[in-house]
Amino acid sequence: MESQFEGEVIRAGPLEVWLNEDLVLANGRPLSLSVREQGVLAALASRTDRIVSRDKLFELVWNTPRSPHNRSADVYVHKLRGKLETALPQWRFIHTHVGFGYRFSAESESALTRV
Amino acid sequence: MESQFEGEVIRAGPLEVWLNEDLVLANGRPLSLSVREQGVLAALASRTDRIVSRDKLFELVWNTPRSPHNRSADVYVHKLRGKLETALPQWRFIHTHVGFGYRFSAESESALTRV
DNA sequence: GTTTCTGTAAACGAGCCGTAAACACTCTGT
DNA sequence: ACAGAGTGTTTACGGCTCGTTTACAGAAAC
Repeated sequence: MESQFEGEVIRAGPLEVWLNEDLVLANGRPLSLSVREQGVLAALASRTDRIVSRDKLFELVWNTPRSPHNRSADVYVHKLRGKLETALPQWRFIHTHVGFGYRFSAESESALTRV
Repeated sequence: MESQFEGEVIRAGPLEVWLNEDLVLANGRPLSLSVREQGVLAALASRTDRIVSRDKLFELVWNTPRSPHNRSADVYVHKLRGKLETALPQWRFIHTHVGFGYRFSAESESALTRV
């Protein structure tokens, strides 16, 4: 099953998410993501700057309602953060909104923007 | 201006894949590939930097749908890797994306480009 | 403080993938 | 025809990755 949006690419700083190629590039280099990692990243990135609840995120990736105490999405957010941190140490992409969910936004952490 | 089909040559590092000549050159020297090996390499190389699923790869080379547990494409990827490794030890061309398929990209393995 | 939420690590199966090997088939040369 | 080499295909085994669940500690909310 293919996306209806052929060739759609989400660019966020040095990150490119190719939605229908199952490919993610960091500074032009492909990231090695698993199926689930790719799914979670695509779900969040395709809703850039919006808060996605756990329930919504789970439905988008697993295509089934999230059961009450399922933490799988959190686990994959954690795995993704690790790989993105390794590839792009000066950037943060997945932000937590306590009580609400996660938000995808590319934010750099250069010394110039530090307090 | 290059045609998309006739006489197309794909260059990837020190490798040249002549799509309609059934010829592959490594540092200018011809590689000795079988018909199937050539087919798999051409299918992957003509989609450089994109992930090709097993199903798609099989259809491109065998011109018939892949049956559920057919691993032939994997076997030829393995054979190709062997010959490419012998000819160009410092390069990697065929990359595995677990759960997705294979991707053709020339990547050198010098100490300077280590991840 | 207490309670709820989130980060993180670990463990367990299940399934994927690399690899070798066996087998049949087609050539080629003798 | 025969033997041998090269090729295409299938299959099996084992290692390793991945998906999922669970537990616990730390952080945040109240």
